[in-house]
Amino acid sequence: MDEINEVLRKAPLFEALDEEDTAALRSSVNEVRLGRGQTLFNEGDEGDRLYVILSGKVKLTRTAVDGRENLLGVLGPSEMFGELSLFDPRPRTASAVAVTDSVLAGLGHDDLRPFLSSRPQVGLQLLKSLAARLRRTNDVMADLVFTDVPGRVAKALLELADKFGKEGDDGLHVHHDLTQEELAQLVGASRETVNKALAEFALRGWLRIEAKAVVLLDVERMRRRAR
Amino acid sequence: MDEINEVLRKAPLFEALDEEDTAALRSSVNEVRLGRGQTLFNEGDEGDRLYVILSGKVKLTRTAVDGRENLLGVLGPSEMFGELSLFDPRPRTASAVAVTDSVLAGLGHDDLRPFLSSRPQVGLQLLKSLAARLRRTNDVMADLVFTDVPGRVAKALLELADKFGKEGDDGLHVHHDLTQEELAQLVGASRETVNKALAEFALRGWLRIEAKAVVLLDVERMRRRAR
DNA sequence: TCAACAGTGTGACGTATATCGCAACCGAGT
DNA sequence: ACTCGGTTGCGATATACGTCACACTGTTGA
Repeated sequence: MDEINEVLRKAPLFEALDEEDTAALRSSVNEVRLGRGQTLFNEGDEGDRLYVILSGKVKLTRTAVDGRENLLGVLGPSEMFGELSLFDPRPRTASAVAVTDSVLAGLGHDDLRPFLSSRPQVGLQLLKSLAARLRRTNDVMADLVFTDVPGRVAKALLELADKFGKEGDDGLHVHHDLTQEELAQLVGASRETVNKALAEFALRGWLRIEAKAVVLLDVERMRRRAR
Repeated sequence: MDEINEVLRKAPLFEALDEEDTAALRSSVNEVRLGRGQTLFNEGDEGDRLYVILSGKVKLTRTAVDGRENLLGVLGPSEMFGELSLFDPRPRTASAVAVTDSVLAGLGHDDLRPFLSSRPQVGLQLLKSLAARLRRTNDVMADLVFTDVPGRVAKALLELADKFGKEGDDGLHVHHDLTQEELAQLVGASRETVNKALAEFALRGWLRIEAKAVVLLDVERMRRRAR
């Protein structure tokens, strides 16, 4: 239980809250458990709940009319998603699917309202996080236009490393839990080209490929390749 | 003067304000006049001011290391920009350049703070508008991955039509004031391909090309081509 | 133990689009 | 009236990447 408080407090959204507030929040939160591959909500669903990841990983995906998919991102513990429907009440524009077994805290507009009025920091924090997200999304967009697929793959891996990387004595282990297909959807390319890019990196000794993970061996060169 | 109040009040950000508030706002606002091609701020500049366009058009651009550019968007009267630095105090991540002679209202964090605390609606409106922007940006990103250049051009024209279009008896006049080069940067393609796409549309009789404008003759077909 | 299947690795081929090159046009000065 | 920089139009060529095809591996589970 305490760990849940811990993770919740680490979430940027709630870092302004004190002990007492967090306790109040806990009571209005509902916990959701998802198994790997299970979907929390689908594009087009109604829903105004915001979720904070307590443990596990969740991917946000969009599906084109012809069925092709596109990953908006992969989120880990203490990250949140679903806020958009909270302030702009429309159907969800992305689906949320667990990439690993996950536990989430969900809370609705009504649960959040008291905090928004009594703790202005919460609102500001929300604005700040949306602003940061918007910046990041604009970056990714620029990459789609200017950077080739290997470059985007490198960038994506480095970002995943920031989030999920664990330093080991043989390199930086990034257990992203994504298939190459998903990785491809994340960078907006075909599975095959991503595979070839990875193979090329491995050949050069910049990384080692493992099942749903990579070990970065030469972060510096990856970084240079990325831009 | 009254028209300025008018435009300000039309801005989503301030639509919750009454007569009195708007007057108060007016006093803390500073007016900026820009000539065509003049830049308001550059990527990397410090600055925490938000701008509302009173008249004219402004483009937001990003420049890659090699000098290539990318338009994030073109904004018209009553639209705002620059809010990101307001809540996430970092250097600007885009440059703002006037596409036509323009008049802007600028206000800083300090000018806005009183409204944020006394009128919770303003904060919510801001959240809502950021949420909407984020959605839109995600849409554009998906298009970059899934839609070919002619499709993206069609989409961009339809969007510009929504913003700047004027119904005439010979079609829907969209005076976007962009060169084909800028249009290309907006859709993330080369000037030449955009030119060819436009020529193709014109050949089919879907539109007529004019100087820094197009006249949409068959919106329905354009819409179909866009998706 | 084997079948079935999801995921991975890699080559051959086609194509959309960038890049290059140049000609025509147009509006704004001088 | 005439240049001249900024546009536009459009063909020729190069290439990165998607698509297709198939073989290989590992894992699950009957």
